[in-house]
Amino acid sequence: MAITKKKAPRRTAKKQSAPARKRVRLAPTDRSDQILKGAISFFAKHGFGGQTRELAVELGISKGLLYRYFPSKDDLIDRIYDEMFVRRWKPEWDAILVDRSVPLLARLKRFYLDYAQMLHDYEWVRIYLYSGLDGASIAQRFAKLVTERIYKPIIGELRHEFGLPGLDKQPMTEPETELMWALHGGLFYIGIRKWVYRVNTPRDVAGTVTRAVERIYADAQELMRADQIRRRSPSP
Amino acid sequence: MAITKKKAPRRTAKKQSAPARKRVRLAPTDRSDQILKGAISFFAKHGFGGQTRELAVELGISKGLLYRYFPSKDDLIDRIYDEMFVRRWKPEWDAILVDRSVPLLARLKRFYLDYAQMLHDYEWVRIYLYSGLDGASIAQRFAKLVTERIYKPIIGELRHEFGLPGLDKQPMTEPETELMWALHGGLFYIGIRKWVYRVNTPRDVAGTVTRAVERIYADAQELMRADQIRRRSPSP
DNA sequence: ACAGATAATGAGCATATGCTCAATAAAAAA
DNA sequence: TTTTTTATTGAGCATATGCTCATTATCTGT
Repeated sequence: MAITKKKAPRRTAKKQSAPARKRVRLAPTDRSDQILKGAISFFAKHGFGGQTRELAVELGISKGLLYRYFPSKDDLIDRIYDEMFVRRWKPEWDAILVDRSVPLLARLKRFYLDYAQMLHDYEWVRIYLYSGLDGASIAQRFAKLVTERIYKPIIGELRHEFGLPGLDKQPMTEPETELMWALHGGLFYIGIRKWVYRVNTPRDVAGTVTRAVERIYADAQELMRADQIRRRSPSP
Repeated sequence: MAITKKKAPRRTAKKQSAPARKRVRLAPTDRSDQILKGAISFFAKHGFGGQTRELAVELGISKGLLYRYFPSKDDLIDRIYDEMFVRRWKPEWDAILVDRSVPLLARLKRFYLDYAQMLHDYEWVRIYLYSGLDGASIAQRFAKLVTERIYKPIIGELRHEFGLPGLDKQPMTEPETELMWALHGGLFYIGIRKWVYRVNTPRDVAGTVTRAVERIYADAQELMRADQIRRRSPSP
């Protein structure tokens, strides 16, 4: 929040440098990785308004070194986005969801139990929120990615399960989309409770996720049954 | 994010003051209200890291005037919290939920259709998030308030509806609490989609809210039926 | 051991930012 | 109209903050 804190007057000293910490030399790749990890943890806590000076202190390095590996704060932040939203997407997810050798409900549980791991991740939850609030385009893109790569296949599979025409015949309806968003919102909120508002979260997260998935499965069934009936008897 | 922007060099001019805007004198109450409202809108957009200078410009007043009514930025922010989280709680909500002259499902719909109005409020959604991320204690208190004043009465009424012992006999169970959180999370996520990630939101919010309420009503029924059966046949 | 290459440091620059206060002008009182 | 009161202004202060660069120290190859 950058509130001015009344502090000791500006140091008028000449050159009373600190006890000169021992230098540690790392390979550029290692140092770069270390900075990136530290930055993720730091900005997750303080938001992107956190100061690079403090970050350097936390990392135990000089501010100059920070700028050797990341030309600017914005560059560093972009790398963080990439790390959080692009690299953390597991390619196998796409396959799990449409693997019809496994019953759909089991697939959904398997997928969401894995996907929901992100909710336990302080950094992921908070950075996702901060980036969205900052209007970072990548956060919006991630939200859209979820629609394309998760909602769409799942609704497709649910329709197949419950005997409705595929998405190629009939685009996703609003109630279908909203069913998925409600699930994701309910799940993401677990992370928000845990890492933002710090109110009590379920002891049994896996159970909660499982129940949530079972609910939308049942809700989808009901939604689609109704749709199936409507489809059989053309409207007046 | 306070990134350094390369700008024109520091003005070395003497006193080339601007065209001297016409002064408008307001009653202290009016001015204070005006500043508060403007600040809410401003900080909702930029986060609490936004500068008071810019806020003053947006309000069309001098920065000095800001500090006449709010001694510090932190004071201003505290007033915003009060305005958003304390004053916006409608006392009638408590009554609606337990008014047994109305069928429970109808009560729930009525309440949530009103409560969910906050989701359409750019300021409320974003400030609630920013304050939580900042670790403001009031945000945590609000989350707890929701548990006490919404979840508890609703679970109490649902138990009554489905023939289970009241909360005085048996505290809220985790699945019950989670059911409520899932509902609120799902609803709040509508606001997050709209005001944070800017992805498409339902055309028919009222319908979405109604459906979400119907779902938890049905889910609660199922949850509590199962509980009722377990209760009748004591465990081994 | 020595030299060359380069990772690391931190004083310092330029601007950003919360906040103060003496001066000013609009309204109210006389 | 004149005087008094007080809402309003904006230059300016002190510190905060992103970033640079000359200097220094560590590692590697010979």
